[in-house]
Amino acid sequence: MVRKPTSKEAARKPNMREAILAAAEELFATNGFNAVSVRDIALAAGANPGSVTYHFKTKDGLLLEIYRRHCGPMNLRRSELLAAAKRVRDLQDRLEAIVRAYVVPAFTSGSDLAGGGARFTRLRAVMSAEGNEVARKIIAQTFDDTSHAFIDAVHESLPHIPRTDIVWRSHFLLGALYYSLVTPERVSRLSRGEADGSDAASAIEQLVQATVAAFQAPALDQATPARRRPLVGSKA
Amino acid sequence: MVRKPTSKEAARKPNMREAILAAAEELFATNGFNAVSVRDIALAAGANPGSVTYHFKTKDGLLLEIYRRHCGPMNLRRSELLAAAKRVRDLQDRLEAIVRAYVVPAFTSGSDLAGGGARFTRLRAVMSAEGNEVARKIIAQTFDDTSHAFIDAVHESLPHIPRTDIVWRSHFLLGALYYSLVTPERVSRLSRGEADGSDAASAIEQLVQATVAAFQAPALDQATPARRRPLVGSKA
DNA sequence: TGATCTTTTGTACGATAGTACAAATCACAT
DNA sequence: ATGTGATTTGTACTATCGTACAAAAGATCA
Repeated sequence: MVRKPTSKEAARKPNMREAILAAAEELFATNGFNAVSVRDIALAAGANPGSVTYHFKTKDGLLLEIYRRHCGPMNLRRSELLAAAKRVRDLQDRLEAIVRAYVVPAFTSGSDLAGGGARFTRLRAVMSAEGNEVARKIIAQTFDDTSHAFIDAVHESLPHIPRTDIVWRSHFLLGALYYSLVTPERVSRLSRGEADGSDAASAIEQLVQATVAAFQAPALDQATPARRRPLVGSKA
Repeated sequence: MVRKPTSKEAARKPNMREAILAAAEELFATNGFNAVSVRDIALAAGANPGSVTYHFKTKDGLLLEIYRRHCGPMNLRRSELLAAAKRVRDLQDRLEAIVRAYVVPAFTSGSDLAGGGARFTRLRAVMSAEGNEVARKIIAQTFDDTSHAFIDAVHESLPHIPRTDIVWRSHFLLGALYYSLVTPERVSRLSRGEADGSDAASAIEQLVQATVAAFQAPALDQATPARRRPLVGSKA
């Protein structure tokens, strides 16, 4: 006989709890929090609605557990990659490695399942757009450390750029990242089939390339003030 | 007595219909479509729930009317600005003007109300994240023309960059734009108060500057292949 | 003023939401 | 085999959802 964990901890069956988590993750990430009912989740997981209440108490509790599940591994991965990136000698290479350390885990890592990282990141994007309260709290207290570490690392690679500009550009990076996961089909459509928006490898390469260039742009304050133009320019 | 428009066309009272539209726009843009009830909207507009049904028939109809109201003016504005931008001689200036023609109307224009453009753009961001069906249809058939015109204009300014790359980078631009409107407070927080994420002028300047640089990045195919590294790089 | 059309109000209905809880079922140690 | 605790099921409760509709109120013009 094999020893199982104490008895609590994890179920012995095809793991209903995990199935519910996976179904909820998928549905929330695709349709948003409020559009998905507990019954929808139970149906998709092959479970009974009451089972969701049993394992997670409330719908918010279910969302909370999804975050708990993913945040740790993803931030750990980012820390490792960031530490490795900081050791890169060449400055241009280092900046690229830093950006990659931020982007790659969002697309690939997570926990175990294939595409788990991308799915969770998409979930975060949707929750952020919906202004979900539960998500907002966790994100601010879980991801801000990572974001600051990332911003600091970029700033060290580009000391002549004001921190403010780097914050803005990091923000743009996250927005672009989110949007790529939320509407990949738009890329396919606009490129008339020449690009596949849901191909993670392409998205990563394109995003890294574009972001490195954006970071390297001249600082705003000193940006060729002779070139400055009025907000609109036409008419009047 | 004053002559009023024929009798149909517009109401004579403090305009309940407009109040409902404005309230719905605000609430949808902040909380998402499904989180907001018709009763919430009516309450915020100082109207009766039945009045919403009377003017817009259904909740979807209300959303549809919000889009109808804004799409025309915003795309018209973009066309005007884009046409003006294409006439700019200097190549660097032209690219910047093109990007500005895309960004500025999203932040400022719209119809009449102050912040109307930003609010509507935020609404689009949230609807896109929620995968809203009504919104998806309208967006694809209303904004794709504008997007193609924009992509073509950028491509003309940067003929050596493959169209695919430009599509990706335009996509990143829209994502960054959306995210800046959805979570402006994150910029303030991460910059420790040094920047104001909800200041439209700053957001525009930062976004234009970063995006122009991203567009000008070397094409992906020919991007210093000696530099290419494995997806992850550390460990192993 | 009274007739007619538009708009607003009040209320109600069926559907579905989240959650609670008792009963049934299951897995395992003894 | 049986008892025990963990899980699953089935069902029910209340709240709120979107929408419909009749009645009231307001406006317009003969």
